[in-house]
Amino acid sequence: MSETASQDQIPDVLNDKCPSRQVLNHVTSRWGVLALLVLQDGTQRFSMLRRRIGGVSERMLAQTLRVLEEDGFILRRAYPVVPPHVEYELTPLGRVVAEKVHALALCIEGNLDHILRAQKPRG
Amino acid sequence: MSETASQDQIPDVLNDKCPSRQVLNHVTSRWGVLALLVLQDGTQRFSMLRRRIGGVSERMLAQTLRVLEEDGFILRRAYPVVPPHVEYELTPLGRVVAEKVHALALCIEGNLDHILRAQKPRG
DNA sequence: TTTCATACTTACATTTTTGTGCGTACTTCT
DNA sequence: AGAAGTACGCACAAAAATGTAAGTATGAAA
Repeated sequence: MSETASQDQIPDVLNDKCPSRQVLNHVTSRWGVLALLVLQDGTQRFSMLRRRIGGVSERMLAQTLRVLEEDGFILRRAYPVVPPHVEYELTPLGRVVAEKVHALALCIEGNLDHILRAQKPRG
Repeated sequence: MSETASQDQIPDVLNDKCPSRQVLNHVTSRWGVLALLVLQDGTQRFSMLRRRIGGVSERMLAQTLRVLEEDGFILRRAYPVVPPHVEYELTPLGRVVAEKVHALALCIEGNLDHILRAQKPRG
């Protein structure tokens, strides 16, 4: 039944064949991290997200939100009104990963001066 | 003394001018996350890291380790012996961020089947 | 009436990332 | 003797990420 099998039974991000690797890349992507962070403050519209995430382009934000939605971290609610109205919010699962990401961000922000002080010049 | 100042006093990853943003990108980079994870198991040599991180090229691993070292998360110890011998390990600060990254990875691995099951098809 | 805002998409251009070999200096394994 | 392992740096090329500008349908504000 399962000769030499059991390759992808236990998720392992270190294995580049494991799908968890891609999901990890999605949440740790340049804009993915930030999108999850701002969504912790609750439901928000596209333009609001864009304003709060310094430096994102519309294209990248849209794309990022889409993959995060496909992974089930974000819920997208579109109202069929004439000037578009779309709301984004975290799913329960999205909330737990957002918390982890948040912890990481806080950790870095909190140690920033320590990091900057210890930063080595060039190679 | 400090008229309209106070722009970069409080680290904020949402601000693309804030240096914390770059540091965050370093640790959440494609290979940075994984390097921190495997280094949690203790001091390791370059080739060992390469073997454990599925899919990294020598070039990328070297580059990743360098930036993480510059940020003060990794300590590099090179022995001037004839066949090169270099060891990498986490600094105290590196250990705390590695823990956060680890928590995130575990969270994703643990919910992987839930994620895969809920994944939306195409757009 | 001209402009702005909304939430994107698409085409095109540029930038960044990543990969692929090659070279090194010397030892050990075959 | 020839091959492999070590820890990379370097040059070149291909691939992926990201940015820019323009377009959409319509209501509201100037």
